[in-house]
Amino acid sequence: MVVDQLDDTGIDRLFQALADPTRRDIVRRVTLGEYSVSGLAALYAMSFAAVQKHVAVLERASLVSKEKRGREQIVRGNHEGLQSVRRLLDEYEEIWRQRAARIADILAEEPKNN
Amino acid sequence: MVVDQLDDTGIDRLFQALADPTRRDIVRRVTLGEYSVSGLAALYAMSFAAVQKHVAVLERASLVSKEKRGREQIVRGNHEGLQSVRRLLDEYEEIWRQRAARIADILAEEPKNN
DNA sequence: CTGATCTACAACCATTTGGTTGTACGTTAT
DNA sequence: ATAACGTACAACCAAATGGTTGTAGATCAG
Repeated sequence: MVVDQLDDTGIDRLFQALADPTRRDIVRRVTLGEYSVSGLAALYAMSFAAVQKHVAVLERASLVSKEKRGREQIVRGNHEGLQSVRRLLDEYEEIWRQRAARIADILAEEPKNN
Repeated sequence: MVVDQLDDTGIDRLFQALADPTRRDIVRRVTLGEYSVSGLAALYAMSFAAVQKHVAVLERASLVSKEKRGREQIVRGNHEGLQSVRRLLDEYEEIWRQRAARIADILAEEPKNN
């Protein structure tokens, strides 16, 4: 997924990926340390396959990346993905800023007919 | 929903709510101007009920609020909700910062036995 | 009063999601 | 070589999601 110039589908995937507590926890973990998929699976009360699916969702969303090492698959955090989400949120904050500015303009407007 | 002190369910709702392009568009619109539910519904190629559901999802996530005015229900953006998401993202960025600091520490560590 | 408008909500449907178990295959260790 | 480990993937299931239509209650306009 291209993380700059995000299309709707990419944005959907990013937010969707973060809308699950297990996946958010995985993101935290793999940001601070290295984990294999089975290393991650050991942390949660669910099957290996379930964790594997969560990692796949995060990977499609560009929030983590996998790298094969021997028979293991090492999962690492992908900072670009997170930055994309952050930039998106910044855009929404910017819209609020515009709104505040617009309201200020209206209040500062020269009263003409009253 | 309490927007400070967010529990997992609240966070889930926030990200889930933002994981749909129609809902993201609604958030933008109602931030800049006032819209009734049917006013919003007129903007999209889907039924009134569908838009009503989208607004309900955003409301549960604390991203918008409704206010009854006559027979209309006015939808407005709720800045607190957005700020919650932003704070969450900031936490993840902070984790990355910690990671970077930790790596820097390791590199700066006094070599003792080589 | 009557009709049009706005909203709410239930019932239904197809698809997606988050989980399971089972099977197969490459890699490591004994 | 064989067993154990790590992964991938298919098939299945229940619940949630995103949409529909239909019905009903308020409110506003003529």
